[in-house]
Amino acid sequence: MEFPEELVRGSIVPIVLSLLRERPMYGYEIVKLVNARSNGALEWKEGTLYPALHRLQAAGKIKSQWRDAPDAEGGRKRKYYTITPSGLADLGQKVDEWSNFTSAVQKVLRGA
Amino acid sequence: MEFPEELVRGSIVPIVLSLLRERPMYGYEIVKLVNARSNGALEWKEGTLYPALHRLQAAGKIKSQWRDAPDAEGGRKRKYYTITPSGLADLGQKVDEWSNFTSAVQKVLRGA
DNA sequence: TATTATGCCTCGCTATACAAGGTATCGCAA
DNA sequence: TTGCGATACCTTGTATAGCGAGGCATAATA
Repeated sequence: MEFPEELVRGSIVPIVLSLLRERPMYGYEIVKLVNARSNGALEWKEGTLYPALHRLQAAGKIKSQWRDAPDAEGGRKRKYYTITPSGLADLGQKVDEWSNFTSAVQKVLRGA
Repeated sequence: MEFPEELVRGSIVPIVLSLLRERPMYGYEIVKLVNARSNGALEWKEGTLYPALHRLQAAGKIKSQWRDAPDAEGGRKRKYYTITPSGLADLGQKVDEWSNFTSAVQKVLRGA
């Protein structure tokens, strides 16, 4: 589907925080999961996600921990991210913001 | 309401094209109209809109024409913009894109 | 005459998506 | 054991665009 960068911008942070609310995840997993859940509509790139994770961590919204992959899966060490209380608060705010924003745009687009 | 810049990004062009489909408008009018129609939720700035109009014109999506303000209103000359056929085609595509995008984001946010 | 609103514009700062490139580890097949 | 693909992480450079801040001109109004 390949959406233009201007659209993608605002969605990265809310989506990451929302996923991490479900359970801890590592970067590579997030990329694959987003692509899967959107049925390929959102094609996230590693070069986008990794810096975003670092920014969120620097801002105290998430924290990380290196862990081995479970024996059943194998593979190299993974950096698991979990959401912090501050990140949770942010998530709520950003989801509201997202819905307020899209509805404001709809209003103008529909000529209300 | 003051939405963050990352959210605003993707919405400028679709909104401008959509408004110009209704009728020709000038920049200052568009700023005020967007603010009004969104009930102040979208607070567009001139420093955002004017360059965007110039980019759209350079891309052939809109064209401009200087006209006097009608006697009833007064004021200085205005630069009216009208949408071109290419801009109309773009508009349709971008509105679809917008709705596809927001629905894809919703899917991930809701954990579908 | 001074102020306010209208109406246009540009410069500089900043943030960030993404392409491109790199490193390391593991499982598996030739 | 060597090679390869998948997994998993990272950084650098480029391009773009919102917006604060400033500026200019014109018209109505106080």
